[in-house]
Amino acid sequence: MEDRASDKPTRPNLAAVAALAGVSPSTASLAFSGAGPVSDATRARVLAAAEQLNYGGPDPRAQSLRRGRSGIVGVVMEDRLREAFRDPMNIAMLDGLADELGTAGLGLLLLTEPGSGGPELSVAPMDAVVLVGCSTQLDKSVVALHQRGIPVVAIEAEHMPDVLSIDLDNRDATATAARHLQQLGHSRVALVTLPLEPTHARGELTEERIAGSTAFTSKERIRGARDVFPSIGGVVAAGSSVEEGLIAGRELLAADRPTAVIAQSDLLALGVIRAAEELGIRVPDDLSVVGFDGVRIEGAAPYELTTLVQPAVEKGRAAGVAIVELLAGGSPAPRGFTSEFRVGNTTAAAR
Amino acid sequence: MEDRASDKPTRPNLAAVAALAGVSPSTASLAFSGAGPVSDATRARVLAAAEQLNYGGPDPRAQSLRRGRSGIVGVVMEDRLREAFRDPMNIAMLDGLADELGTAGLGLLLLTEPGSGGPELSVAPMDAVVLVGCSTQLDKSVVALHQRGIPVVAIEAEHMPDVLSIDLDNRDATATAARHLQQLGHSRVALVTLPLEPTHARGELTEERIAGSTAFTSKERIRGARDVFPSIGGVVAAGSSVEEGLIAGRELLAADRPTAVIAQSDLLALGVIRAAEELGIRVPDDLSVVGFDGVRIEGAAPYELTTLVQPAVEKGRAAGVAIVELLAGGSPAPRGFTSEFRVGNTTAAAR
DNA sequence: CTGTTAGCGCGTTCAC
DNA sequence: GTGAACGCGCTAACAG
Repeated sequence: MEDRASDKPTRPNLAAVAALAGVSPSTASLAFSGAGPVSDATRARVLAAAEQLNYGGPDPRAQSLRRGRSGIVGVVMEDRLREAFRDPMNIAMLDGLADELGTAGLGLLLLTEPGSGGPELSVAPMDAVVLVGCSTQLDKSVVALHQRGIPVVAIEAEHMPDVLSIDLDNRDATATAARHLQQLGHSRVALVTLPLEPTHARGELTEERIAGSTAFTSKERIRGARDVFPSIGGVVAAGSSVEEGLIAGRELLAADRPTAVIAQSDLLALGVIRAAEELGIRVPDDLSVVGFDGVRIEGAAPYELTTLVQPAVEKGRAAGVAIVELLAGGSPAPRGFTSEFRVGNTTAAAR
Repeated sequence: MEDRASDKPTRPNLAAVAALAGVSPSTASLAFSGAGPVSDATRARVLAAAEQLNYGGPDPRAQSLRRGRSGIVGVVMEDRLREAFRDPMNIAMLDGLADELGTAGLGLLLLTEPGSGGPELSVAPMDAVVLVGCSTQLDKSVVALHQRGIPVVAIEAEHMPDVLSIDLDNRDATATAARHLQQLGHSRVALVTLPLEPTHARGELTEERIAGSTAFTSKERIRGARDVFPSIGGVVAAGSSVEEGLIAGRELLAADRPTAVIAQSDLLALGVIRAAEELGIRVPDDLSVVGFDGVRIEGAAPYELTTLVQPAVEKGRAAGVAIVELLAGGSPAPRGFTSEFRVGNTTAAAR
C-alpha cells in the first residue's frame, strides 16, 4: 500500500505544461482561457503538452482565488433541504433563481442555516448569497458575509441592514382574504399556520409561540389575519403538505369548530378540506377555507381553492437578476411582489 | 465618485490582522482554525484585532486552494433545473443526497450539462461530482474531472469508465410490469415514455429517436418493455407530469387504441387515465395502465396505480455515502437498487 | 505575440 | 507556544 510513495502522484499544473511546451506560464494560461492574443501554433503546442501530461485545464480553486470570483451563489434555506424541497413554492422560486443565475453562468450552492448540521455558510467560496425565508438569527453570518464584501439578497426575510430584500405582501394579502371571509359573515375563523420554529413542531397557536417564532413568512401572514380578526387562534402545522393540513383540520374541526379556516398554504388548505370531508362537513356550505400560494394541485377537484396567488417564480427570478446586478457593481432596488386574491368555490357566506 | 481613490478599500486579510495583533500570520491562522496550540491570550488578541479591522475570518477561496478541498459537491442534471425540479423522483433523490452530504458538511452545487447555457461543469471548484441521469455526452467533461482527481458518481447513467454507478433496475422492472400485462392477456400494448432528448420534444416513438436518444433511463425502460413486447410502440412525452400524460393519452387513445399502456412514470400514467376518462374509456376494464416510481399522488383516487416502486431517496443517499467514502480515500462498491412491483387497481385482464 | 515579475490569502512545515 | 519561510496554482500587469 506504500507502493505509491515513490511515484509522486502529483498532478500536473499549468507551470509543468508550460515548461513542456516551452512557453511561459502566463502564455499557457492565455492559451487555456482564450482571452488574449496567442498564436495558433503556440496554443497548439500548449494543448499538446497538456494532453501529454494528462492535464485537465486550470484548477478552478486557484482561479477563484486569483480572480476573486468563484462563480458560485449560495442559497440558504431555513429548513433542511428535504423539507424545503417538499414545498412547491420553494421549488418554483429556485426554478426562477436557477434560470436567471444559470444564464449568467453562476452555479447554485444549496446551504442550510448554521447549526442545522449542514454545510456551514461561512466556509463556502461564494460570490453572493440568497437568503430564503430566513430569520434574523442569521444576523451574525450576514455580518461576516458583508465583511467579505459578499452581497446578500433576501427573499421574504426579516429586514436586515445592507441586505437587498425581495418581498411579498404576505400580511396585506392575508388581510385581504380575511376581509373576504369577514364580508361573508364569518366571525369564528381559525388559522392553520406553516411551521413557526425550525423544529417543525405541531400544536396550538399560542402567543408565546408566535413571539418566539423565527419564521418570517408565517408570522407576517398571522399578522395579516389579525389585522382583521384580532383574536384569531388556530393550530400550527409541521410543514406545507396535504397530510399536515389533514392533521390540522382534524384537530381544528373536532369540537367547537370554526365556520372558516385560513390556511397558510394551498396544500394545507386542501388537507383541511379533506378533514372536513372525513367529518361530513361540507365545503363551502358548512366551512369556508382559504389557502395561499395559488398552486395547481392535481386532484383538488371539484374544489377550486379560494386563495392568494403569489408569483413564486418571479420572486426567484428577481433575486437572480438582483444578484447579477450586484456582482456587476450595480445597486439594484428592492422589489416587492404582490399576491393576487382569487376567489374559488371553497368560501361561501356563513350560515 | 473618486473620493475613495485614496482610502484604499482593500479588505483586511489574515496578515493584516496578525500584524495588528503583533503575532505572526501562522499564529493568527491557528487562532482562527482552532487547530493547534495557541494560548488563550494570543487568541484573544488576534480576535480583537480582527474585530477592529472588521475582518470576517479566513477567505474560503484561499482556504480551498491551500487545502485542496472546497467542501462542494457538484450535481449535474441533464435537464434545465426547472425541468428537473418538476420531477418528484429527482426531488426525492436530491433529498437523500443532500441529507447525506449535509451531514458531512458538504454543500450541493447545482449544475447543468454543458451547452445548456448554464454554469459550466468545468469551472466550478468542486471536490466531487454526482451525475444524475446523464448521457455519455458528458464523456469529455468526465475525463477532465478525472484528470483533476475529482471522483465521479453517476445515478442511473450510461456506464463510463472510472465512474461509480448507483443504478436502478429500470429494464428488469419494466419487463416485470410488461409480463404482468402479458399474463393478463394483453397484446396490444403501447408506451408513454419520458423525454428522449434534451429538447423534450413530443411525438411518436420511432426507432430513429430511440437510437439517437441520450436519455439513459427512458431507453432502459423501453428495452425492458421490448423484452416482453418486442415491437411495442407508443409516444414520447415532453416531461414527467400529469399534463403530459394527458396529452400523450389523448393521442394514443384516439384511434386504434391499445388495451394497455406502460407509462414511464406515475404522473404520466395518471395523465393517461385522465385521458381515458375524458374519452369514456374505463380503467382498468377497457384499458390497463401501469406507471413507474411509486409516488403518492394527491387526488389519484379512486385509482391505486399498478406501478414499480423505486427507492428514490435511497438512491440519493447511496450516492451521498459513496461520495463521502471516496473523498475519504475509500473505494466504495457500485450499488444497484431494485424497484418493487406493486399491483394496484389500474390493470385487469384484457377482454 | 510572448516572457517576466509579482502577488492573490492562506496553511503548513520546521525550527526556535 | 510562537515565528519564518515557502508554496498551493494561477493570472494581471507590464515589458519586450
